[in-house]
Amino acid sequence: MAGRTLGQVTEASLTRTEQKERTRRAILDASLALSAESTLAALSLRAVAKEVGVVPTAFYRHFGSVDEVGLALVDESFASLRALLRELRTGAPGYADLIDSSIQVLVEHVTTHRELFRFLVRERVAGPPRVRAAIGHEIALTTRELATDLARLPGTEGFATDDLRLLADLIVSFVGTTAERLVSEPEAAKRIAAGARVQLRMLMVGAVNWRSR
Amino acid sequence: MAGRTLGQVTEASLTRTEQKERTRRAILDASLALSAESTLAALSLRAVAKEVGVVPTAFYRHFGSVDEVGLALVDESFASLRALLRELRTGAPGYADLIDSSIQVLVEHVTTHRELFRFLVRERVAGPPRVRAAIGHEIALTTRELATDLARLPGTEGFATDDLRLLADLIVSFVGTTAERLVSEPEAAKRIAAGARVQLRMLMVGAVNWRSR
DNA sequence: GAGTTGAGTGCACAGACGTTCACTCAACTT
DNA sequence: AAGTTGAGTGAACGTCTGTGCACTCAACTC
Repeated sequence: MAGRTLGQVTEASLTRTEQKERTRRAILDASLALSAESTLAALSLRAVAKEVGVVPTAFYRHFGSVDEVGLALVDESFASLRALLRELRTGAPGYADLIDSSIQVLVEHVTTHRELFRFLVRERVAGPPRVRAAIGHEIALTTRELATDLARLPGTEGFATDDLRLLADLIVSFVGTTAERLVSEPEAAKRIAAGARVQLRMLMVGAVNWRSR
Repeated sequence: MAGRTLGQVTEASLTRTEQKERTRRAILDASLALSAESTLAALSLRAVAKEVGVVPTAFYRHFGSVDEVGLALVDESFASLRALLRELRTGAPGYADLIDSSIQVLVEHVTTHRELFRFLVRERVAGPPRVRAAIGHEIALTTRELATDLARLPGTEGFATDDLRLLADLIVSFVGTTAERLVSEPEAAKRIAAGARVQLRMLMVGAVNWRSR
């Protein structure tokens, strides 16, 4: 009630933790947006602060360095990615159109979280060591999960566990490449999706004919 | 003959153009080495100059900006890559062990040009726009070349040109992913190569069974 | 041998950078 | 009502950045 002095620029009279969380979010969003101009490594703390509308030193109340912002963004990205996988797993295990629906879900997710995916694709290979490691670790986990999923699918009976891991790895890599493409030319999403459907089919044909040749 | 005063630090009495080329090389090498610490975008002209052992302004005698160094490095990288492809094409077109020899040639090239490949892998997604575009263009060219190569291979008779392009694309992506891995953990080259051989085989099994299903 | 050229120098600049520190003052606790 | 807490402030620091400009002096041309 004593509020309304608009001492803080963002709205009036918020609880302390609400306001803190709001600034934290603003830092994450600003970092995501600004790093798209080049790289997280080339992103300056001061530029983030300016974008957020806060003095540079205020940054330290939320993160110890730009790298830490990167790690937080990785967590957010993979929360979104796990949601994608859950959606795919629970989605009706229809016959062969699992491929089509998988690609469709992928396209949708990349489209709605374009900035996060762009961030992941970029920082996976170009990020600061800790960020790179975090992304690599999450991808490794996802690959393992996919391998156990694949084991439950018909057509993989004759697979040794090693080969199952390699197949999962191949699929994850392919999905990564496709996401990469969707991110870099969003206007071509239709064409990319069409190509990806064919390619994933080629790949799966190889998989089911693998042990049986 | 009037030389030997060692006016320039690097050796004595070189022709003007020799000396210039030598400095240019040093700039390229230093940029490649230093950019590995993070990114080309985060590389400073002054750091390069210091590494080369030259005053910052001397840089401008050779390149207009760090981006231009990047473009020159892209040219060099793809010169090396085309050499790889030529080696593969002329290499005895043995039956199925074309896969094994391809992977072997890939491993060798990535190993001997690790820094260049690391640069390509990184800047392809994280580089300055012009550098990214240059790399993307070269990869597109390579994919087209591979598609025409594939057309000459037995087993691709029933392929529509579209599908041939998609297959080539799939293979190029796979090779890229493999190169990426070789670059990031060189000590695991043996394991990576073994996995890649199996994966490429899976992929090709899918290809030959593609139209015939 | 005299004159031109151009790679590399050295200084100077204005601006951006990360980090420090003592501070304010509104939201909280008691 | 009085006291504590902590997100955000603002000035200051030393260092690094890209770039401009006038320069040297060895390799070149004629």
